[in-house]
Amino acid sequence: MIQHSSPDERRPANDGPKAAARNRTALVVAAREVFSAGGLDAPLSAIARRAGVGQGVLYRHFPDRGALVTAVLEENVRQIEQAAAVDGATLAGVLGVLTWHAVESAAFIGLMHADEAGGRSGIRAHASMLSERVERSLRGRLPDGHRLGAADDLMLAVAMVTGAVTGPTREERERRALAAWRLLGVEVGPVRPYEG
Amino acid sequence: MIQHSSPDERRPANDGPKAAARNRTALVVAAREVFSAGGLDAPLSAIARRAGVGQGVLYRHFPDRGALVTAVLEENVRQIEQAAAVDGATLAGVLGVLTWHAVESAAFIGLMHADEAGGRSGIRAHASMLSERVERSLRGRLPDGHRLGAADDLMLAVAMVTGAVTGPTREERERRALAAWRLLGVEVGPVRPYEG
Amino acid sequence: MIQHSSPDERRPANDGPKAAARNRTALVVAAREVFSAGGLDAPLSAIARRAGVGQGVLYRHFPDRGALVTAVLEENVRQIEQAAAVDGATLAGVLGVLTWHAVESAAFIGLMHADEAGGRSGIRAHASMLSERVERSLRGRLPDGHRLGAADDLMLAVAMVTGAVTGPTREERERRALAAWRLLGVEVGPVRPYEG
Amino acid sequence: MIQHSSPDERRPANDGPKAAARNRTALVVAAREVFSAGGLDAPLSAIARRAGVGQGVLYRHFPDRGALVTAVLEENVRQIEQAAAVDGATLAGVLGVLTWHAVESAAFIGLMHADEAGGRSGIRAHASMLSERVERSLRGRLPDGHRLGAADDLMLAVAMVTGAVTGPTREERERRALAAWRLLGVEVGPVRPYEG
DNA sequence: AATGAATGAGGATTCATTCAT
DNA sequence: GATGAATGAATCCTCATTCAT
Repeated sequence: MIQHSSPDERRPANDGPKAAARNRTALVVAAREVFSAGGLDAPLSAIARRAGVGQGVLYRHFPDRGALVTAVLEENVRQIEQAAAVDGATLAGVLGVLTWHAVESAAFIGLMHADEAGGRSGIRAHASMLSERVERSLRGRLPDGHRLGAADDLMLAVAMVTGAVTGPTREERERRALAAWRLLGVEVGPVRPYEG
Repeated sequence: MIQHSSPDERRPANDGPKAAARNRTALVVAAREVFSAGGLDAPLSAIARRAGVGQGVLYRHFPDRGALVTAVLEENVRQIEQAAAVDGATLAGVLGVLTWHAVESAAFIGLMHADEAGGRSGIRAHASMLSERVERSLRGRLPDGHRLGAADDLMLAVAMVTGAVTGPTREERERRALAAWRLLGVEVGPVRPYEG
Repeated sequence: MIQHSSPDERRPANDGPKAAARNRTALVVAAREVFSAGGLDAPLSAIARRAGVGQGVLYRHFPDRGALVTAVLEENVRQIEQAAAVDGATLAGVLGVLTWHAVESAAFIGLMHADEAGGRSGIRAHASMLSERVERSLRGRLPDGHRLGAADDLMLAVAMVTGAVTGPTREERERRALAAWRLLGVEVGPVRPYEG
Repeated sequence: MIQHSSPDERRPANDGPKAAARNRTALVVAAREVFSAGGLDAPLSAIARRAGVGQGVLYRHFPDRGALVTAVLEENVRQIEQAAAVDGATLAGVLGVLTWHAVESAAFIGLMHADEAGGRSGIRAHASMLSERVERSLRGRLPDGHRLGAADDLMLAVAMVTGAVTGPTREERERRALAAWRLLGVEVGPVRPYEG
């Protein structure tokens, strides 16, 4: 199972700086998968292993768990921002994208509930910023007189829906998310990622 | 081979069997507080310490984490059942009690989301039963034609509200819970424990 | 699973001194079974439980594990002594009884190997005495010129045979024991307990 | 929630990967000694301490107790195989090497009795394979008509001899082993390790 | 810049032993 | 004289984090 290096064993190629970016990406991808499967408390070593890099590399790129979580979420949040930036984007459309991420990513759901008890403080700080970016994106598409127009209702609704997104399969989670929006009387566009 | 403390070593008071019930209660109280502060994954040793008992006592009373969580929740669920059993109880009234527990107890919120990723399976099993008891209590007071009358809407709404109950202080959490029910257009009675 | 006494719960009858002897016997019986199933390192609590007595009773009767092991062996050794004491007893006959105990009782085998590494010192001391009693019984029936007549050969042969008695079923163990005696060229009588 | 040592705390030297092979060897050596002194149930932490490494290193190299036991025995078994592979090797010669290992190593004796009650199943599985390797080595040198020629007699004899190898000092153990072989009427070569 | 081994603290769990009742 | 709860030390095992190479 474990192989022990004889002293003369060659070490893996050092691909130089080019590898850095590649590794970073691999780590984020791996982290997304591992967080999804094992929750935000999954061992960091599992992420490094799945990314095919050493533990040191993980620490080089992400000094703590929070930084890694943030990086995973960055992509989610960016897609929401981009969906909101499109000409003629509607709240429903943006919520559809948001819902897609909620359904896909345990980490994203955690993001929407980062102030809850037990949250790691390192994560909380990062999460606040990301959460505000989501809020700005949504609010920019909020029509006058929308039922979520009042001060905090918008993000409260998001928290409610993401809070209800539980279930072992993505189908079940999507079903629950849509039912939740329906209960709130809020229209949601197609549940899909934003892809250009 | 295994030798424990030499017999003449000072050992703390042993209050005898009389302490059993007291200890059990202390453990549940401590667990409620610790789970609230640290989440359902908090170290069991912290609970034993806070209860002022040895680790062994905790294991004697609760063979695993799930049993302890269950015990903590049992009281919450029982109050909801009792509130629902009162003559003339209304859904709003029962929801008020439920909301009180959600606001007070991180564990209770966890209960409503026990199927989420990362949940320990031991807990999940217990949680399901408790969750069904809550559902039965609520459904028994659901008037015909209520907007949560459809099959899964009732517990979905509960999940949404409890999912939205975050925040560092109980005031903030209560504020959010009430706002969430309002968003759902569901009337809630006074947020209070059920006390006879 | 665990029942916690309310203060007014009645406690089990105290049968007075008569119970003492009964408890002692129950403990020895339980210990024999537990040691057989789980080895000489089995938890003492398991023995008390199986005997249907509290842990304290176990400690009252047997201050340490060694005392309990000794008590279990006492019966084995006594039977061997009695078998040897019978008029006209032969070495083969006594060895048959000894072999029966080896086949039945893990503890008895341990007895014959009590000086091995890892042995609990408390047990070792008691075991030596018992082991000598076995030796005396056998030697008393050793015919002149027997092939085990030399100083230490007798108990060495016993150690060899009992050392070879392994296997999950008593049939397998008996088979091996007899094969071992055969290899040693020593005649053995019927493998059976001594019962008066 | 889980926070380990603060970063500025002094930590012992980390000799880097170079130490891996050295550590593994040190662990096996330590395990041999500790198992010899304390039996196969000795605490793993004692082994790590004696090897001068952290507990984690032990687990990295050997995921469970069985793996460590196997590693310890591997060397013993290999020597026996090599002794048997030498041109012109005799059964007596190979038995001499086997006897040496029995005298030296409590673990090796355990190997020959791995099916006894209380054996950890993880160990049993490994032990079976190793035991078969020993049998093959011996059987390959078994002359026609040897008194241990019958099906199971060979390993039974080995079990008998190793079962008889008890005693606090290596001299005493060697004395008993030789006496046991003599009782069986089996010739044994010099009791020594196989060293090339 | 990457590797992955090492450290060791932390948390879970089990039992031997004591002792109030 | 019995009960069985309590204690807490010891062991197992896991990971976050550092660091030699």
